[in-house]
This record gives sequence, C-alpha cells and structure tokens, in this order.
Amino acid sequence: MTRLSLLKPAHIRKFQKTVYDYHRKYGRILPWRKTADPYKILVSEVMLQQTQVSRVIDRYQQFVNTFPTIKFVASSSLHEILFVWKGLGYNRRAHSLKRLAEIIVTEYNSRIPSDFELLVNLPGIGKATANAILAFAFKKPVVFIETNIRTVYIVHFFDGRKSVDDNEIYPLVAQSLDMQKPKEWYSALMDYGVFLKKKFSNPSRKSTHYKKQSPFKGSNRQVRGKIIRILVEEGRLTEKQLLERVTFREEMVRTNMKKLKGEGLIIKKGKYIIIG
DNA sequence: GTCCCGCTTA
DNA sequence: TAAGCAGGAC
Repeated sequence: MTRLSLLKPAHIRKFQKTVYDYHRKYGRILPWRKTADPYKILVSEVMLQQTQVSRVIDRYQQFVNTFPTIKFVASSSLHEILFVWKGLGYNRRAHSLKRLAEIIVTEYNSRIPSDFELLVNLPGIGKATANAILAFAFKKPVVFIETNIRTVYIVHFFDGRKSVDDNEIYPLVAQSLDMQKPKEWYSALMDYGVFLKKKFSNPSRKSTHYKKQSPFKGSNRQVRGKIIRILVEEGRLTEKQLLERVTFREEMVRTNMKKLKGEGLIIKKGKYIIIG
C-alpha cells in the first residue's frame, strides 16, 4: 500500500507541467480532436476500444463521412455499417453502435446524453468510454482511467512497485486533474502515456488490471471474423456456400455461426445467411 | 474470470 | 514471432 494518496500542490503543478510540456511539443493531431460534435467523438471512442490510434484514423474519417449524423447510423443496415467497419475488428462494436444509435434517436431526440448513467447503460459503452465522452465531448472534469492514463501514473507515482491497483491511481487522477481544461488535460495525458509506453516497454504490466490476451490463430475470434468478412463482401450466401468459403473445421464454423446468430450479427433469410 | 478482432511494430 | 491496443459484455 502506498501513502501517496495526498499530493502537495507544488507536486501537482510540476506533474501537470511535465504532461503539458510534452503535449505542446509532441501532441498528436487527431481528426476527432478537431470536432465538437458529440456523435463523432462517441464514434471515435468506440473505435478506439482496444484498437490503436493509427488504425482508427482512416476508418473514423470514412465512417463520419458515410454516416454524418447519428440518424444515418440508426437508419442504415448492419451490413452497411460493417462494410465501413471492415478490418477494425471486434465486430460486436459495430452492432452495439447501431443499437445505441437507434436508442438515442428514439429516446433522446437524436442527442448524445451528457450524463454518465445514461451513457454507461448504452450498448458498447462502459465506464471508460462514458467518461471519455463526458471529458472530450462535453468538457466535464470527470475522473477515469484507461491504458495510457494508467501508464502515466504508474511511471510517475509508483516507481519500484511491482503491482498497482486502479483504486490507488484514481485519487491521484482526481487530484491532478485540470478542472478548467479537462479535454486538453486528458488529451495531453494520453499522448504522454503513449510516449512513456515506448520508453519503458509497457509499464501497465505492473497493473493488477493487466492481462495477456489469448492467441488469435485458430481461435473462435478468427473464425467469427472470417464469417463476417465474407458475408460483408458477398452480401448473402447459403449455409453450404459459407461452409465452403470459411476454411476451418466444419464443426467449428457451425458453432460460431450459431453464436453469431444468437448475438444478432447474422440472420437466416430464406435459404440465405446474411448480415443481421 | 473468459471471450471478443485484426493490424502494426519490434 | 509476439506484444499490445483511448475496453465491454457476460
């Protein structure tokens, strides 16, 4: 247990200066930082879940060009949405985004809520994403942690520690938060975190939150990904055609088709299987 | 706790 | 070849 729970004001100012100095010199220019549209910021946050910034930039541009407002997402088919999503991975996010859009259009008059409880109850929006939307879209001084933020605090305040829990980090995030400019502060913090990660070879491994992911090759994730990709490209296929195209063990393909059907990502229409 | 995706970088 | 990614749902 650390006893760093209360920081001195001078210490806080010095830390903030370090972060802001880095940001002034090396801060990233990102398309979703140029807009004030909460919808577009929400799209970026969902895309950025477990996905590198460099891979999101083009998809984000393409997505907001294709679907300029949340009404376009709500009224488009999942197939149209997945067509733009293709290659980003975690296809459930695209499904969540469509369901979320339908809820916001029908229940919230097409406006993104600026309330944590309302946001976090939307499909595909958890604690981190809800708070990121509040900070970046509504400039609210919320306290939250994601992987880059975690890295910064572990490096600066837990040097020498082998294991750090998020509950030890939250008070420090709260105390060092720039209440006047939460959007700029969190942008700077994340940019700085990316830098520290390269410099110290992923300090987040010291987090109790850290977890290594299971191998991708031969996994259900790979099979699911392939099923979705082929259906997005071909539009519709019979079960027989799909089994021919997805070159994995037939039993494994059938199992994953059932799961995808259960989740609403694919459906059976007549003799064809199509994107939900 | 496990599962969900696919790409870049080292 | 492996690591890791502006996490979420169950």
